[in-house]
Amino acid sequence: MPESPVRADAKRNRSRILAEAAAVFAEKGASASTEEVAARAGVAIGTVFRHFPTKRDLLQAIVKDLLERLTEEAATLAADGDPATALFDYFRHMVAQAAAKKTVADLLAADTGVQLEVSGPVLTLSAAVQTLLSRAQHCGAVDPAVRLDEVMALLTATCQGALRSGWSPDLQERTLTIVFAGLRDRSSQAGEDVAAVRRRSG
Amino acid sequence: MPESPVRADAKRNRSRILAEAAAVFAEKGASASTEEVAARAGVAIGTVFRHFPTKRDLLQAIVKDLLERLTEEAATLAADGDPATALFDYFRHMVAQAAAKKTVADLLAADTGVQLEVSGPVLTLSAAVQTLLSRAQHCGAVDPAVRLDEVMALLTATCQGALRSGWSPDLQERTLTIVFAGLRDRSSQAGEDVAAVRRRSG
Amino acid sequence: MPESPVRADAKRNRSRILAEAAAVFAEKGASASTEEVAARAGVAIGTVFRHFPTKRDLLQAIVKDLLERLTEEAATLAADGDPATALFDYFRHMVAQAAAKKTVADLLAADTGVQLEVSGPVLTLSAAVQTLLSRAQHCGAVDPAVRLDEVMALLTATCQGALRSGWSPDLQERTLTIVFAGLRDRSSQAGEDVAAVRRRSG
Amino acid sequence: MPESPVRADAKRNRSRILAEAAAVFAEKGASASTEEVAARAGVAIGTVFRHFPTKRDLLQAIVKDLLERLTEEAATLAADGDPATALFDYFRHMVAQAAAKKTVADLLAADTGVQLEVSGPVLTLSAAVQTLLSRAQHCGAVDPAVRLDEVMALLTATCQGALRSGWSPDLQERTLTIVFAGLRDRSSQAGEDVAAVRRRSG
DNA sequence: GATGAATGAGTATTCATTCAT
DNA sequence: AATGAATGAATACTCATTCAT
Repeated sequence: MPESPVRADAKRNRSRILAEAAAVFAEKGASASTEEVAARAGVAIGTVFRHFPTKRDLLQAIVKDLLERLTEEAATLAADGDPATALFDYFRHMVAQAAAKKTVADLLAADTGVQLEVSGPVLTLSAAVQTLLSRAQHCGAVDPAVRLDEVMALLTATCQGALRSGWSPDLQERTLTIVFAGLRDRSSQAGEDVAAVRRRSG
Repeated sequence: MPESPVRADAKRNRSRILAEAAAVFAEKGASASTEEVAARAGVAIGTVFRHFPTKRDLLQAIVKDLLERLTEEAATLAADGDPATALFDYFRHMVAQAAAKKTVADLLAADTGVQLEVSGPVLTLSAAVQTLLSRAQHCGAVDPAVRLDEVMALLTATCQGALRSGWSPDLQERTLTIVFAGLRDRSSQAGEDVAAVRRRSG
Repeated sequence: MPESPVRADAKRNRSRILAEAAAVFAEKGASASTEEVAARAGVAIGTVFRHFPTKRDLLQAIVKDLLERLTEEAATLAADGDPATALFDYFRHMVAQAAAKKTVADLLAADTGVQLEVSGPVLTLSAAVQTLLSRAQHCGAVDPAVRLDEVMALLTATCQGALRSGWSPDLQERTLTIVFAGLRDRSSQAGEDVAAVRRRSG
Repeated sequence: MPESPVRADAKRNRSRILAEAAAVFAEKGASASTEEVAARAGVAIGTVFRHFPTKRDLLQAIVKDLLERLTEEAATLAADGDPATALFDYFRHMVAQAAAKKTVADLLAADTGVQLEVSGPVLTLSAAVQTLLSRAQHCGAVDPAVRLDEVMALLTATCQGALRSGWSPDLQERTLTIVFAGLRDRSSQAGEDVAAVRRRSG
């Protein structure tokens, strides 16, 4: 006897629920009802709660999923892409995705009302971005003084901005162009500024 | 005939409610209960609804208030500040404020679930920022190709980022430094990039 | 000094409130809000409650007023009208009025949710109708066996029917024609029926 | 496969709720609270709303139920009864029922404040009464000029009168006797009156 | 494991009534 | 006497969660 056949069903249900939940919460925000998720996944409400004992668990699973996907994309770019542009491509790609799909990128910043525990997956994502950053700096495409947390901060801020305020593709590009310019030449004109900052923030 | 004394009481209540509501919604999100607002303002629930017949009205009033305050600050800086740094100061000030007070800056991007009507106040704010921008460009402190909507986009994105992800003062500064650099010298090193953008977005 | 001038104001307010209340309750039913009555009467809510300490009091006053008016109309008809038709005219008039004005005739049957005390005025009205009835019976226009309570029952039932179901003028007439025929010749064809009734209801 | 057993439970609850709701609304009017219905049906408030998502739905279901029962009774009489008296029996039966049970006959005239959609069931009831009427006219027990809408008008008016004003059995009979006489001999003594009516209402 | 009915605390909103001005 | 702001109980409806089938 192979693995119990029931389990196959359950697994299918689980991912169906996850997928529909992502869609529902993306459309209506985290306050959408679990009942609607169940309906759209074609299962009864009890089934949702069997798989995710709490709404919080469901949200957390979605976010974890999303982060994993984003991490994979970063890894792929790190493997195949031109080091000089991969970081910028990644930025652009994510922002476009956020704006277009109104995905759960939302949840990344956890204004859920619920506190989600996703530090693990976030760390992995950061590591992937770190790779992109380092290589870009090696090429001279990004100022060597730039640190990972600034990049992550700008990344999430622009994604959310694009998502929430519905930036047009044109606006996305113009905004990112400014950010990219900043990442490149922080050292030159912005030099004295950096010095000032160091003094202030000790 | 002076204004009716009854109104004095009512006015005091109204602002008390507004203030506490801003605090409550900032802490717990827009889905916090109106009852809690009432409790914290020390009035009965009916009083809240007498002043703001709908929760939506309350949220809208808060946002309108906030935007007005922000607009005033921009105007003040435009009047008194050094044109070369006023825009940057404003940015820095707002981001710091958002991060510190965890205010309702949140609501600016309206992930309220409710649709708020605030186009008027938003326009006024934009106008105020436009002034700061133009003057900075006259001084050569900001690239003349930069447009208002990019600035507003970066402003809200960084405010929200700071708010939601709780950027430390240090991180705030480092992130803004990148943005400021981008605003300044988009034309120089970033030259070819800009050209590319123009091609893409027509 | 004549009567205090304040009192004149108060009296005017009282009748204004009474009139608007009748209109409001007629339109929206007895569950309309007292606040609306106040607004339409152009006074503050407190003033309404000063004159009628309870909503029930207000409703009661309206009904009393209405009954008095109806009584007057009956009395007038008794004085001026043709005894043979006055009762029928009264019926017709009241039904038409109820259907047209969607007045507070409603309240006559007290489905107010509140219990109104109006036995006094109702007795007076009954006395007035009794006069019409007796005279019609003297003329031979109404069967002598008909009693007052049957007439009142039919009167209120038809008024309410017309009011609630919105009888057209045509339907009003056809329905009343049947009732009038019944009032006239209960004795003839309906004879054996009456006998049966007497046996049953002892 | 028999029907799911879960459904049995649910069905029992549904009718329990319906029955208690009818009782509650009959006693206290349509503005009685849904909570009380739930309490009296021995279920939690959520259960009531699961079965009837809106108070309006609940009221509508009650009325539909009632109309169906009334229609059945008319059909039974049409099948078994003496054509000459069946219509009168039906009248008498309904009025007695309304007065005794203080049922929701009330709702028939929809002074609910809410607008109920019951045109379907009402049409079916009318059809059933039409049968009784036609047969009575064939027998000569009812004047051939009488139309269905007059009969329905008198039927509902008397039911409501009996219900609201609490007619005693004796008063019910005496009132109905008048109505029945009117239905029978509109043509004879009432002749000139009918002519007048025809002239007026075209 | 899946189903979906039941639960009941929670939420926005209304309205008669009171009371400070 | 009038005003209108404040009160707070009441009400329809929602939704996460439990549990019998």
